[in-house]
Amino acid sequence: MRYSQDHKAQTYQRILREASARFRRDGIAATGLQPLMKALGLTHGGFYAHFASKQALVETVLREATAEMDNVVAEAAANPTPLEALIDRYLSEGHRDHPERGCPFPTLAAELGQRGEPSDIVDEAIEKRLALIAKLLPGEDTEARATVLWSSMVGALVLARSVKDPALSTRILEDAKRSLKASYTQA
Amino acid sequence: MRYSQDHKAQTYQRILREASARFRRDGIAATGLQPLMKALGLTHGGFYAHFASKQALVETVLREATAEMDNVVAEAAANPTPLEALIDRYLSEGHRDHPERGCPFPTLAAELGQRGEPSDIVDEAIEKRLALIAKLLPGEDTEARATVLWSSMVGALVLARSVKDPALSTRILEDAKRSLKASYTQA
DNA sequence: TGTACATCAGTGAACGCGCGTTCACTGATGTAC
DNA sequence: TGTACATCAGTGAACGCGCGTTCACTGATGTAC
Repeated sequence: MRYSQDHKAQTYQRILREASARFRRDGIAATGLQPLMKALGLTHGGFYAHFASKQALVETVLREATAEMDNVVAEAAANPTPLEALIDRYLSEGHRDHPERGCPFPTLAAELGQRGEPSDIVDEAIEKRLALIAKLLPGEDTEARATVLWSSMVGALVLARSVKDPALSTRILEDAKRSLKASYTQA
Repeated sequence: MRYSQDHKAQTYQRILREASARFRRDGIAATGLQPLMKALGLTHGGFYAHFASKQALVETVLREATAEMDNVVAEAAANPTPLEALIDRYLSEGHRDHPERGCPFPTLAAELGQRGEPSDIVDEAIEKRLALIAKLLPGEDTEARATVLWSSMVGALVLARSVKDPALSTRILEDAKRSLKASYTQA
């Protein structure tokens, strides 16, 4: 049946949001289009009225999710102590416990590397992220220091999420927070 | 047909080695038992003479691969400058380009976190690894500093592997190496 | 030492299942007159 | 304003495929006598 005016655009956005959450929570390969559409109250065939393929969805999600996270970094920049704000947020228990709303790299980087993603989205997103963080850093050599700061946060989050014991997990986050703040917030 | 004396033990080891390489290179979900057995010149049905299930294989591989890597850390300890040796090796282009022979965490941690691995293997392996690295560190607070050092290396390797541009990838590794050596090798 | 039999690693067809994708279809809405 | 028709988002069965797992089987080796 035909639907009213902006119905299609709304459905498109709903698919995008749900897929974005599921990819980040469960991984790309583990996210089926059938369960995804069912969760939205739709049937799977209708998916192809919105995206050409699962791969097209992946690329759109990646672009959206990385842009979202760039906004988060930009928000931190508005803070009086931007680096503290960024580190606290990235390594928070909230971020650890809600990958579906968080940075796509700790969850998806390994999988994207393994599939040999054909597009350049990942490179562009990483370069942009590094440039944004570099701007927050005082002193010299900001690009290199941004690289180390961010990869440290990614690694700590990956490990904190892979561990079952909540105490160990929190310890990883707290150690990383303390150390990174000490290294990066004083020029 | 029945095979000679230690034939079964050899086949078991061949399956284990091949699976260990494939899990680390392609991920667990992306590794099929059928192609795995075929690569060894065997048929898939025979798999169950050696392992009760794919999950049992996963757990065995995880235990083996983490033990292997603990040996690598122990080797580094024998070096006159153990921390430099460890950092150089972990963040080498060889390690980046050969995940199948490398540390299982950068490749598998995210996927293991997503599946909610029922066993405690990951926790144990991470705790052991942190303890080994802590021993290499001079000064105080070695456990916390080991945590940050190792998670930084894991994150840098994950990002370096997910990036297509070789120059950017190498830059991530080199920046991390330089910074981590400066922070951790002088007490 | 020679023969009969038991063992069991490995074979390969088959199982049900969920995957991504295709496709003929439906039917409420928007448009044309 | 009322009627006839075109549109097209969404339906749901079907496609081929590879997955993990099962199972009746084969046949060279090891063991018993």
